[in-house]
Amino acid sequence: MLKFTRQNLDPSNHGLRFLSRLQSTDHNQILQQPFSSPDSDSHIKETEISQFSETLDLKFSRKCKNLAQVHQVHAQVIVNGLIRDLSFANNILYGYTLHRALQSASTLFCGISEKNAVSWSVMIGGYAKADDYVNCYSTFREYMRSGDRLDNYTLPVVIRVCRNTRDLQLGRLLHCVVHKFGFGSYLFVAAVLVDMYAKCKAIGDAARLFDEMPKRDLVSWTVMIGACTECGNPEKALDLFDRMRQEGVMPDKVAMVNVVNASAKLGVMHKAKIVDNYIQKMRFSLDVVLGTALVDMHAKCGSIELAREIFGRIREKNVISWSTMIAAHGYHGEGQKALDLFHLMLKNGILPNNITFISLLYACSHSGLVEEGLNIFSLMQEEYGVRPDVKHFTCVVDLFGRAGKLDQAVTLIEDMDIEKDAGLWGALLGACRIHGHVELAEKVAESLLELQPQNAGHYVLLSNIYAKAGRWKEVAKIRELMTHQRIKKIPGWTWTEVDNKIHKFSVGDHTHPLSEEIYEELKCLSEKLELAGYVPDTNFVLHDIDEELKLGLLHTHSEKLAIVFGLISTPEGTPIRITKNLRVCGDCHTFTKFVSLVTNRLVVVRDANRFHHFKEGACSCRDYW
DNA sequence: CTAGGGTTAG
Repeated sequence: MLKFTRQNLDPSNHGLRFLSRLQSTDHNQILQQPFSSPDSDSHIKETEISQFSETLDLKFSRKCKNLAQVHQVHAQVIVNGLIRDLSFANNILYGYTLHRALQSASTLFCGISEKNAVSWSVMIGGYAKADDYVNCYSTFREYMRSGDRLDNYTLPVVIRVCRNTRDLQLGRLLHCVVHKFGFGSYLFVAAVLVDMYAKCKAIGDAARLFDEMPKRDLVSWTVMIGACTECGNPEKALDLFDRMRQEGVMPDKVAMVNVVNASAKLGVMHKAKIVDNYIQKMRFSLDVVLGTALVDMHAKCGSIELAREIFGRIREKNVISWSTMIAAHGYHGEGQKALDLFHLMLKNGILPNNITFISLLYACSHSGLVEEGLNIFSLMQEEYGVRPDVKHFTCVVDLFGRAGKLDQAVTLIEDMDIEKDAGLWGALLGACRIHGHVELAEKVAESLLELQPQNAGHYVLLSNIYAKAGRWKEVAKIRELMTHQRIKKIPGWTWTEVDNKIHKFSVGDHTHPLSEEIYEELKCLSEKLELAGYVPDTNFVLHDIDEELKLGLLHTHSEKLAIVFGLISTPEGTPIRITKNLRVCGDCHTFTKFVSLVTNRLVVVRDANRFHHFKEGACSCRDYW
């Protein structure tokens, strides 16, 4: 292992220029903190101190239950003249960082004249733990400058900070440092590097590093599984899990949480069941984190019943568990239940956070609970002091928009004093589509396309609004614009989960072996729809299919539902599903009405990763029609 | 004495 010296740390020589980027902090400003007076039950007896001095590896700082005790030990150690022993000083330093007492830690740290690697590592780790990244980086820089040998323990800490701050640039540079001076304890550094790359969305780098690893342990596998999920490839994540087990690595609970998340993102019910069975077979106990992940998985895979059942089994539910369950009810179209759950949560003494309110507002907007949603919006600010961010505003715009109160949505946006993003304008544009508001749509689309000129979905949405109003010239214009700017709409596709198998269809697809039957079934549905008074709206078929095919597709083509759903669904081509028991994924507000007319079975509509359940005659969205 | 992987929204 190379030793860091001033010379080889010269930035121009060794590509360590990043060090000069790091802000320096004045560590000479040492604030002397008086030791707080010990209260009786935090008092540590002198005999215990003398025991500490006999056994240095007692990790006595870990045993301090509160900060006062650390101060107490510190005082006693000074009194006994042991503070000059570096092990004691480091140990107390660690004690301070465990209790986030950075002021005391820093004072002690600066007073240590002969710091060793442990002192540096503990101090840097202390800042990292307390999310004080500026001081963390600047202390790390000091460490490298000090000429002390870089310690195996410190790099993972600093790389982890890069992960948390999503600082890919610095992360890469630290990777260079690692390469230059050796990995030290390889598995630790490699794992955190893979994780850092994944969280910074550099999945290529993460995968390369992972593939090149000469050996992998459980943590390496776990971060890579999480990395795949994070970067939108949950299928790969589940494959990796299988590979990991083939290689004889047994998962623990943390690994399982990652697998559950992958399965949640995949949204395939039979995978969810396999994962759930495995967890039961392995007898992993249900703690809050695993339990909450399972609740989320089952809900996102369409089974709110299983989600609810597991939620009930979580002993110590926290805000996240409650928020997860509230959100689940929201996207299953059970707005009132989401509200009830919220009140139950308050009764249980759990303090809601900003995400809880996003889930609630979402639930209200998707169940047409306008009044309730607005109440939540003000309650959130007045009672809980949560400042609404753009996502809260987006929910409220959606709330107004779906209910046809476009004026109020516009006023809300105009009065906002925070930055507006594409999601916000998108919500308003969606409302324009539902209510056929062309003029407003044009204005909104302008803002939206300025923010995301390459997003085909926005063009399609606007085009559909024109089509609905019969403004064919404008429709053609948009088509032209898209061709001109080489913006392509990814064709919509449909998949269904039948008997644990997934069948995927795209528009006009005849490749499925059961095509005949599928077409027959769709024809049947089509007739029922018409009997129920549904008039197919061919306007929406414009963008992917030629005019001449339009009617044919809607009436005779087996893809009928798939196509209709596909085109009216979220423009980006969010997966749309129709399963045997008619689990449908698409824009619920456009389909719910006729879907629930066709069947008296339960209907689940999935809209941008959320599900909405409906039963005939109990359509919670009927306010919109 | 110090180091890597865990739950909600987006």
